[in-house]
Amino acid sequence: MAVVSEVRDLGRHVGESVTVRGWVDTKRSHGKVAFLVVRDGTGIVQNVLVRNQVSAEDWDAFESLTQESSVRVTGTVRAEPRAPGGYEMALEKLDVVSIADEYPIQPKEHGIDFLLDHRHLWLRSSQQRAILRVRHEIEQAIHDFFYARGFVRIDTPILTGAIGEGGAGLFQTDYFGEKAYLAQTGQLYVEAAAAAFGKVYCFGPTFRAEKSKTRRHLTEFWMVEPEMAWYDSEDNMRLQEEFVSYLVERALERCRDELALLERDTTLLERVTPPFPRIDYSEAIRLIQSQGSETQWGQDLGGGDETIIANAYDRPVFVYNYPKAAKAFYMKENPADPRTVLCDDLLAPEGYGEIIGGSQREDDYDRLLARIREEGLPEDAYGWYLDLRKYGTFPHSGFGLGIERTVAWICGRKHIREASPFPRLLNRLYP
RNA sequence: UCCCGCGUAGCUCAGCUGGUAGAGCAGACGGCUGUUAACCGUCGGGUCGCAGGUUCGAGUCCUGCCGCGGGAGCCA
Repeated sequence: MAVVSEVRDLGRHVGESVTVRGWVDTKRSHGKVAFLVVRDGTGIVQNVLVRNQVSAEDWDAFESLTQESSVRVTGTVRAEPRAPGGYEMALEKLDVVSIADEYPIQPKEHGIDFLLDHRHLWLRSSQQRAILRVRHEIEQAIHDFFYARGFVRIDTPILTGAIGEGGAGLFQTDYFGEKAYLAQTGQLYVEAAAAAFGKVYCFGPTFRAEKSKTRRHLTEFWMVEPEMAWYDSEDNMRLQEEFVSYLVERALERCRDELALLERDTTLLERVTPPFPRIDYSEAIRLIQSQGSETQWGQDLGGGDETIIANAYDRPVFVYNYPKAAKAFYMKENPADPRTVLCDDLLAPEGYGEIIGGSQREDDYDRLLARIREEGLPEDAYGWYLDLRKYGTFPHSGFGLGIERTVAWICGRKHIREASPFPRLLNRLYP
């Protein structure tokens, strides 16, 4: 009885007869010799069938195979430089588990609409697998980073009341007759938890009901949001640059093959080391205006503005201390310039835009209440959040990093939809 | 929501100033002993997104609608 092996371990079985289970990637026949390439999720392996060396049943079974049919193949492993991966199997037994219907995705170019309609099958393609493996590695790296620094992970609610970053963009649902909303952020909850544990983070899906149609937006995306007691805005930015550098380093170390398959220029990623350049908002305005931007002091930066700034540097760049009016209500007023708040956006290179938004939080009860009223937010819903400023208020800061934007940047993909296994886009809820 | 572009075979596309539908891939069949998205030959495959209009005649021109893509706004 042949030993069962995964494709990635075949090098340890040279000379042995092994069984691999997987799906038909491609097949090629030459009359008396044929090649069957099987994919098992850990790699692909070429099986060689020579007509007068396999049974008639196995030869017929080979001929019946279609792309993506599921099979068990048994054969002797040998080193073969002509084979993908360096090893191939001399087929001894072909066990067909299921013949696949005509497979819609071919090894050729397809349109994005077609591919997204077939996302459940598109996941099997090599580039899509590479992107999702990078995502997996980055998610693991996030947990490792915070675990090593003593952060406690706090799982924040997805069903919430009328509370979030600000008025618009909430998905509404029914909660036993009461209006409920899908969470836009876990931040307000991790602020509460920071007073319990000091350093905490949440990691999970967030929802924005904005009808955005750009390469940087999804209606459902994942975010990691650390929150640190006693950190000021400076401490916050230092943590962010260490964090992002660590994520990039992990991808470079452990996803070499995936980044190569995606043809990512990794020299651009190797430069991502601390410290990151920092410019304050007013400098940023001067920079973009000198490059022809129409944006005036007081307005938030547009996508084109962000690209101008990012292109001026060879690694991610912080833009800090934006005008109050352009930012969320919970950000702390800058004592040195009350027109602005203590916050930062981290812009990724190569036009990938904002991957982090962070700030020191307003810890003064009266100023926070005034800001909630100015924004016209439902005061009742924020009662518990205001409580945090009544019972031992404390300086604290935090940030949110978008997973899909980060993965798209590290993988060098133009659109973030490929960084999500099943992306939720405007008008696209299936599959 | 606004601006721009696209919609032709299962897929990717071509189709000129309007004249009656094409290719490659995929599929079926046949050939081939080392392929790498193999190759060669044969065959089947169409409500040209939908509705209306102009015209002797519309895939082609016009209007509306639907779908998709790119961008803006908003943000991560």
